[in-house]
Amino acid sequence: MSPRPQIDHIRRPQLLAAAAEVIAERGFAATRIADVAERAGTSAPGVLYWFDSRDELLAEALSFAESGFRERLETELAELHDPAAKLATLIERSIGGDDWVLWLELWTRALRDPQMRASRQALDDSWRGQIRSIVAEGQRAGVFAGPEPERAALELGSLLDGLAVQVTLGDRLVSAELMRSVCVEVAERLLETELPVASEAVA
Amino acid sequence: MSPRPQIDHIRRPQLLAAAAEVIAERGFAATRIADVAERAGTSAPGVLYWFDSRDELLAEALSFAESGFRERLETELAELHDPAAKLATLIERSIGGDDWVLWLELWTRALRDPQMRASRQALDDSWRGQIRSIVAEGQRAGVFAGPEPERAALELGSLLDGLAVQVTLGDRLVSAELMRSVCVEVAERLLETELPVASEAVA
Amino acid sequence: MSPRPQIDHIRRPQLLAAAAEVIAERGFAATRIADVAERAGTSAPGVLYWFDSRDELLAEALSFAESGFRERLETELAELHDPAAKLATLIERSIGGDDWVLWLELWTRALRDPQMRASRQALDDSWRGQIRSIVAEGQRAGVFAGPEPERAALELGSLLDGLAVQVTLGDRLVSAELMRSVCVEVAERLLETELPVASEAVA
Amino acid sequence: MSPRPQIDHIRRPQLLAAAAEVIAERGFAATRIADVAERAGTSAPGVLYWFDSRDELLAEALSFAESGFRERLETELAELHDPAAKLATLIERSIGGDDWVLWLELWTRALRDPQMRASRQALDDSWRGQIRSIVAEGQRAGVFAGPEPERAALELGSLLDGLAVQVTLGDRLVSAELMRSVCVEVAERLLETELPVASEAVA
DNA sequence: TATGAATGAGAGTTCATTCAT
DNA sequence: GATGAATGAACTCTCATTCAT
Repeated sequence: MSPRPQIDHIRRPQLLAAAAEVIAERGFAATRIADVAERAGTSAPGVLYWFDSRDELLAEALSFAESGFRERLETELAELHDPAAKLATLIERSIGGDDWVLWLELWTRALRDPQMRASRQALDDSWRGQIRSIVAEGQRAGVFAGPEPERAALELGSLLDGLAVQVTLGDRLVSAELMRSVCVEVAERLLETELPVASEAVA
Repeated sequence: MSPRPQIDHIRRPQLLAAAAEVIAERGFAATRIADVAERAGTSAPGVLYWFDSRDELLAEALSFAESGFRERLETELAELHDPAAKLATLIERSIGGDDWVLWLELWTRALRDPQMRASRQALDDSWRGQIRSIVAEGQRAGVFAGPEPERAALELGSLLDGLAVQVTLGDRLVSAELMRSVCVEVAERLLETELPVASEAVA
Repeated sequence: MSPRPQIDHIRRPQLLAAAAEVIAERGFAATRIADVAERAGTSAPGVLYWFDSRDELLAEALSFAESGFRERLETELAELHDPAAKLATLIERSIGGDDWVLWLELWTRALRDPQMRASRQALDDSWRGQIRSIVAEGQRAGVFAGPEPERAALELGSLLDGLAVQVTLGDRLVSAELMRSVCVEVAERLLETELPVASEAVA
Repeated sequence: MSPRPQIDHIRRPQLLAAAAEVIAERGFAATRIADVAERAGTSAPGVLYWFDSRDELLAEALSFAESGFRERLETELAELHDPAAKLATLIERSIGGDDWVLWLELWTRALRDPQMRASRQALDDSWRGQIRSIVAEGQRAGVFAGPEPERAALELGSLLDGLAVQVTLGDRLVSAELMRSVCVEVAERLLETELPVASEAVA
């Protein structure tokens, strides 16, 4: 399809990053190829040289940005060895940020676009997988109790999603602070543990 | 502003309902005035006679549909007198359906449109308010325990949001069944109570 | 054609006056029936009840307003008995004002609309006729000399037109003062007479 | 502002010329982008690629056409060395033609559009400037007498304007012939000179 | 690889006009 | 006599996409 077989060429990621920025600013629907081109320092046809269509570009940009977020989180968690610290970090990283804006856009697209639906499934699997791994690791280590990891991941992940949406949308009553304290408390209750204050993990 | 001062005229709600249907099907961004007009059996200018612009129409349609959902739920809850039954019904009504599709569209719009942001805040206030009232009523009646109602409403509401999104998006691993059982279990644990099976309340 | 045979009904002149006002403000091309209706305190169909179409309304409005101007000038001149005073007054009344705005609009319409072309011809005939009468009267009375009245009217009328356009358009170098002095001087030279200062004739 | 910085590109003047033609035929208000596009052998978006909006296109077209007229006249006058011949030519060139149609359209636009108002001022300055130069040159050469050049230019220019409007509008009583003879006579009287018959200067 | 130029499809919106009341 | 409602026709403008270079 694409006229460029060298899929790893360095230009595509640059354009995807530019596209993700613009989507975060203007929203998926309002993002024009020309906006992305300008951000990337080229022209609209210069973008379509690398992507067959606007939809392909924007869809890939959303997946690209979210994968990036998941990978950076994975890397950060891999450097920690205490399950409780990992969980606290994961909660911390789930609060606010452009990533949630893109995540909302992706959800809305996934309602009707099968390809985005698949992307979302994969990314959400990885999201719950990260939580599940931490829970399982903590339970194996004996520092966490609670239900089986899969179930705990579903509860915690959904709670994080629900709260993050409200924080991202600037809900008058749901501050980042409040979100953090609710998540920490629910996790502690659910896993019968105590989480460290995540302050040192904050960038 | 709008050339139609008679806000109670019957035509506006009809058009709003038509618009909400089309938005649920095609999505906000892809909904054209002509689609709404066709659905309502009129022409595009026939719609713009009642609304100043596409944006006004669609924004009001989202609020209209969500308000309708909240009101119908309120009515249904008002007919029940057992707090536990009310909570079970509220959970049941939060599972799937077109309303969540519209809710997602509204979130995405609220990211950038201040008017939609205000709508969302109001609707979310009402959403958490409904949960809070039930919790408070149960606690006064001595059938619920747990944290203060505001906090309980935040936890339960956010969990419902997070799970509903996944059900609405057709997540492979989160069925309506699973969502119901998770919510019931979390509510029971949180409020130290037992909820009835809501089967008889299901439409 | 028109459904209203009673052409003298009082409503038509009211609407014509309203239309002339709006045309002077917004210009012919930008004048909508709804504007005229609003100005006249009725609705667009309420206007079309009296006029078959927008074009008929606006065309008649231009003629109506200009005829009114000519008639008021005629009346005012009839009250004077000195040809020199009459000429000074005519010059004074030709400086600036909304009437010239409408006159410009009428010219532009007359370029392509045969009906407006005829209106303009009639109005311009009356315009030159007024000047010609004054000149003839003065020559008969022996206070004016110069060429035959028709020729003098053409020269003076054209000069007035040309200068009035510039005053109406706000030319940086052609003030009302300058226009007056040029016209008075040219008339005096042409008719070998002296004109009174027209200050007492100014409203 | 305009997406086309290369102001010297050949396409803009082509489109402006096409627009001027159409305006002269149909009038400013009735000139649609599609008309101009058709005349220029392209599509409406093909026109809007070079101009940001219909208004920009048409406004520039009017200025463009008038500047062209002024420049061609300037060139023609520069080739003559006798002030009397220059003046006769200027009068001859002021009689009738599409340029006056555009001039009328420009006046009407200038009533409300500040940008057009500025254009008109500049063009009228240049118009009076041309007359003034000729008068001054003739006076320096001792072949013209009369008032100071600025004043003479105002009188002659305004008379030319006023008469040209009537010729352009096809006044029953003001033929091109008559206009020519009146202008020549007034000029001769004003400047105490004799103008050559301009027949050899006519194209 | 990339761009300037161009276009076709389609969107929202305006407005004179009609019609039932 | 007049209006609320509605509509059809038309127009400007946007934008993804194509193509020659």
